[in-house]
Amino acid sequence: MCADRIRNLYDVLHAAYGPQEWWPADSPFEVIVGAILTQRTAWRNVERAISAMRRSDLLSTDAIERASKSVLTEAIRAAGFYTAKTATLKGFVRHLNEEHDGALDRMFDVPTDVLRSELLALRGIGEETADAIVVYAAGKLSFVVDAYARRVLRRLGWISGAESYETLRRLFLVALPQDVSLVREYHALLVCHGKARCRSVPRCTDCPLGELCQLPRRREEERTT
DNA sequence: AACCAGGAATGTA
DNA sequence: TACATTCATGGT
Repeated sequence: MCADRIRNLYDVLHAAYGPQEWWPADSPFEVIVGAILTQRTAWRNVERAISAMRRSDLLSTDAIERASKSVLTEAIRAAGFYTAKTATLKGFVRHLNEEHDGALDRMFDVPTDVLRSELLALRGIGEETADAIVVYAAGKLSFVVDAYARRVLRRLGWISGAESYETLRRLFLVALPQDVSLVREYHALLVCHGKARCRSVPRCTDCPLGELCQLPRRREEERTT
């Protein structure tokens, strides 16, 4: 895997889709809530859950700490896996209060790898969620490797798809300039591309990746010139 | 009406 | 390490 391809792919995606300006949230804490709620869940349903939380005034560390499990569970219901996600949210807030005086700024004020492993130690927060928090909430350098990233690279024929999360994370990190806004955009663009077009394998018409795209194109079917 | 969505934890071999 | 299961709602 050469690094130029990774960099070139960014340029192509950026040219095709433009800036995505992720993460869609009003505050770092809301990024964390969204990152937890979006685990194996369509973003549309996460928006509903966050709206319900906002309506019930549950979008703060204190409110989550105080709220009963059943109240919080009911608010985030639309996001699915609500029992587990309630425990994750409460667990995160408890950790933040006990270890960092309830201040995200203090929690984030450590080297990136320290923050990352601290997050990984929390129940309900795995690698992708930890990296989403590191990159989009803390503003530190890492890379969010999700299903879309793996899928896109596999379809380009650049990886087998069986690589570990860490392998792919390093792949992006070594290839790219150490620029947080770039890794933010890159992840967002991979999601955008995967969502907008190349989702299921045999249908890629007019792919923005152009010659890069290895997917079988559907034949010209009456392209009304 | 099956299938999937911006995963993670646990268990097994 | 690698794979299977479970958690669960809502859109296509």
